[in-house]
Amino acid sequence: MNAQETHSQDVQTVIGGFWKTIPPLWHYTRAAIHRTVSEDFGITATHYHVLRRIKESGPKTVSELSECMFISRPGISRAVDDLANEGLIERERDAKDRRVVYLTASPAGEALMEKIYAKNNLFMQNFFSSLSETQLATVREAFEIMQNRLDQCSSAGS
Amino acid sequence: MNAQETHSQDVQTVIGGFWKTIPPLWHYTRAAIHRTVSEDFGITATHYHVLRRIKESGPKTVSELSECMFISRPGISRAVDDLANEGLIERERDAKDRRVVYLTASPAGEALMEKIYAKNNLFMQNFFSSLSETQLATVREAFEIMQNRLDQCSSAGS
DNA sequence: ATATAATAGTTGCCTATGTTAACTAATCAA
DNA sequence: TTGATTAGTTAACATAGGCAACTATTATAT
Repeated sequence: MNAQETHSQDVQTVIGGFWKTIPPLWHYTRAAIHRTVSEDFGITATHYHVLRRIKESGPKTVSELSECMFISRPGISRAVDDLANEGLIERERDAKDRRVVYLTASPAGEALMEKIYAKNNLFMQNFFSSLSETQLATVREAFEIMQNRLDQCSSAGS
Repeated sequence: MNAQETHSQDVQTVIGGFWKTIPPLWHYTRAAIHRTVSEDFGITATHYHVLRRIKESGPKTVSELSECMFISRPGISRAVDDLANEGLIERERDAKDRRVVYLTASPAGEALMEKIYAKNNLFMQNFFSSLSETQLATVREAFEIMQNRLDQCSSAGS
């Protein structure tokens, strides 16, 4: 088997692993967030994601969020609207390009995130903390690799 | 910093990576399946997942699927019912425990999966094939680690 | 300069997806 | 035999998220 065949073989293996891992992992964690976040804080999992993004990477627009989260603009727009109505984020129009609206977490939003962190991290910690140092390193690297690949996809629009 | 602190630090890093990677990755790939599968083959992404599981790991029950996919039994039950109505899977009652129903892919289901593979793999290949051998190995290992962790979760019922 | 196209965001409408609670049927345990 | 469990289904409901169509603003082309 030459190098190219090996590579293509490995790609197939990874794809198989993807299907067995990612969807269940997603459903598993999503259900957990839903319980934690929805019951105790009255916002949905999507709201949580959006708020998290905004809090972590500073002022964002609906379009930017849509791109990096791979959720349609209307989907983000709605979530953002709800969050703004709850007073968890603030909107501010760009002075130069008045189509653009920048989103930042309000003090209330920041505070809420802290509280959710505290609760939700327990669950995530429970999942990851049984892994060894080596395993954690592998997982962390894999996340970085896939993140970079995703960034390419969103910037390429494909 | 002692070993325990390091470990707990690394867990936090991985959790951060998780949020930045998994939800977008999920939405990205899910949208792609949805386009591919729904448009051309008339089944939904959930149907595809269920059918895929059944085809890959042999006869399954609704409960088993529910456990390993982390989707509620009613959710699976519906998808299974649709697939059976489409003639894509076959149901067979256990002779000894007549509550249990085993699910297998029908010839039509197998054939459909082959077709979907061919189309959908193009998309997944496009995503993963730009990675180097080393990166693929890392991702594959990470998938295995998380899969094992998930298996513990489903068997523990937590 | 003005008509046309593109972009940011929003809204209406629709389907997919999944959840909990309540139910049937079969089996197990006391 | 009676009560508790388990497999699967059904019903009712929530909501997430997509596409298409709209407004407002900016960019481009003629």
